[in-house]
Amino acid sequence: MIPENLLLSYGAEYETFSRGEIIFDEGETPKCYYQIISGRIKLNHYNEAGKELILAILEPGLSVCELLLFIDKKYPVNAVVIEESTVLKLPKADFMKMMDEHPNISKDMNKFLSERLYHKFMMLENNSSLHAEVRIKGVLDYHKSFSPDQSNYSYEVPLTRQQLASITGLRVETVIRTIKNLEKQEVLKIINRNIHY
DNA sequence: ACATTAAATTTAA
DNA sequence: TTAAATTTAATGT
Repeated sequence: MIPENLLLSYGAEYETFSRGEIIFDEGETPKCYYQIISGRIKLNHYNEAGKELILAILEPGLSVCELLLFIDKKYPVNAVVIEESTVLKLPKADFMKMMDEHPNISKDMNKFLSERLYHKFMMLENNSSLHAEVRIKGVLDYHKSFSPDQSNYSYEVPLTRQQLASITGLRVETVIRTIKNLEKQEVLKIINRNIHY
C-alpha cells in the first residue's frame, strides 16, 4: 500500500495491539488512517441474536476501513485484533494533506478501494448461495488469491472453523461437515486440523 | 440440506 | 489449567 516512510514523514506513528484488543468500535467516528505492518485484524458486527458476522479479515499491507475517511459516517463495524499486530496510524487531517500533495498516492487509493469493492461483490455473490459448499469455497478462493503459490494444496488457510462460520453465516458444525466433504472430493487436504487448499 | 442442542475431546493461551 | 476450538451425534425445521 502506501510506503511506510511516506506515512512516517506525515507524522504517522507505530502502535502495537495484542490479540483481542479493539482498534475501534462500531459507532465511533473515524479519525485516523491505519495501515497494517504485521499481524491480522478482523472487522466484525454482532447481529440481533448476538451471532458474530465477520466482514473482513485484514492482513499486512492493507489499511483498515479507509473508506470511512472519505465520507462523513461512523464505523459500521468493530476492528478487533486476532493476531498481535503493529499498525501505522495517521490522523485523518494529515492523511488528507498527504492525498492532496501526492496525486499518485491518491490514485493508488482509488485502485485499492475499487479492488476491495470488487471483491466484496464477489464475496456477496458467493455468500448468497444456498449451498454451504459454494460459500466456503468462495472464502477459500478469495484468501488464496493473494497467495504467491496457486498450485493445489499449497495454501494453508489461516482461519478457524469458527471464523469460517462467522464469515459465511453458517454454523460451525456445517462448516466442519462441508470441509470434510471437500476433503473427500480432494478439493482440499486437512493436515493436523489445518486446511490446505 | 442446514440449524440447533448437547456433550466429549483436543488444543492454545 | 481455564477458555476456546473442534468434533460427533441426536433431533428439529
